[in-house]
Amino acid sequence: MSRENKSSNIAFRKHDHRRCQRQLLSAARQVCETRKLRLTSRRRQVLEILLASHQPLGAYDILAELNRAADAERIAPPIVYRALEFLLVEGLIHRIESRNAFISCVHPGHQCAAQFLICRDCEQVAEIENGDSGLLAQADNIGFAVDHAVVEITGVCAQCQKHGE
Amino acid sequence: MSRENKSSNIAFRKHDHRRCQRQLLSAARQVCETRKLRLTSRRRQVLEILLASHQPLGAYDILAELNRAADAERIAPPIVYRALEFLLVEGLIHRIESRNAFISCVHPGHQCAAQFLICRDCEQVAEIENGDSGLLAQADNIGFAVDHAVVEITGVCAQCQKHGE
DNA sequence: GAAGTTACGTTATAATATAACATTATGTCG
DNA sequence: CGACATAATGTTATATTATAACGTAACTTC
Ligand SMILES: [Zn+2]
Ligand SMILES: [Zn+2]
Ligand SMILES: [Zn+2]
Ligand SMILES: [Zn+2]
Repeated sequence: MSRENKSSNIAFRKHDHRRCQRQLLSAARQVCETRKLRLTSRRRQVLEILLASHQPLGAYDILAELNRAADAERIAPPIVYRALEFLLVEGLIHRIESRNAFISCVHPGHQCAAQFLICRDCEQVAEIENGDSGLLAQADNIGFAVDHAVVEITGVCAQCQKHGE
Repeated sequence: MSRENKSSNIAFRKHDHRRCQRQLLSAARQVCETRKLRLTSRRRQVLEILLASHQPLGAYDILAELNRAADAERIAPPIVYRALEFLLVEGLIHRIESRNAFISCVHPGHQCAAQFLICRDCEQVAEIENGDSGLLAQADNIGFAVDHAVVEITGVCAQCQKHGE
């Protein structure tokens, strides 16, 4: 618990992202197959756009990306929002409430209570595995039945602190 | 820590809200006086609208309330957003990111790392005093300099669980 | 292959938020 | 006081984010 968590800060570490991408997409396929869900080409396309980086993207950024890819067609917002909704529900992506943005999950299928460290300098976002518990315990203590926890911590990552500012 | 916190769930408990309101407004005045800031009538007006309940309100709800109060004038969004900005910066209110809404702080001037329990049934929001620490400790552990923490837990409050559902 | 269901496409519009600039109020200092 | 600087408010227009409503296409099941 006090040791640095491997999966905790992938976005802040160098890694073979090409491989990372492939693995996450593959995991997503797996999840959908297991759950008898359709990872249609639109959904996959949106997921792939998010998988291209570990940074959060706004729905309209994704939309722009889709329209860049599409040749003539003019894709409209609902298409993006519907794909995002699907991916969210299945836990393949997360929504960053404090940014109105979406980011791919780094361990799809875990049904994780995701928590985020958001660097306001480099804009990178690290997804950390449910660390606390004291929090949910406290909710429980007053008889509150937890549904979903939004935990988003903004600040400056180690790297950006080094680079002056 | 395992005992129910008095200030933790004021929104979920019966209390003399008239008095609560007066006290919070008075505390806000105090804070502004101490900091040599102007709690102008617009700012006070917006704060009072939020103090009327312990529920979160959207900026446009507040705007509507202002326009209801105002007789002829047609108040526009920037006025509300500017007052909200002031109140946020001074910690007199909080923003609920997952709702795009604003709520009055129950202990103004504390510079608190507020955390919220949001009932999706009755829509009440309880502000709980910084309980965890494990969370921020974990951030610290990987050299992340925390600025601001958003913690919003959605679920069903004890009362709403009792009332069936 | 007809019927039911799920996903996609399209149009319009709702809801939330800010940019840019004009005006008014407040404070400061000679 | 009166000129200036500053802070707050007011105004107009527009940007950004998100959804409603309805039609079409694709897949599934029998
Ligand atoms: Zn990667
Ligand atoms: Zn950074
Ligand atoms: Zn009260
Ligand atoms: Zn409730």
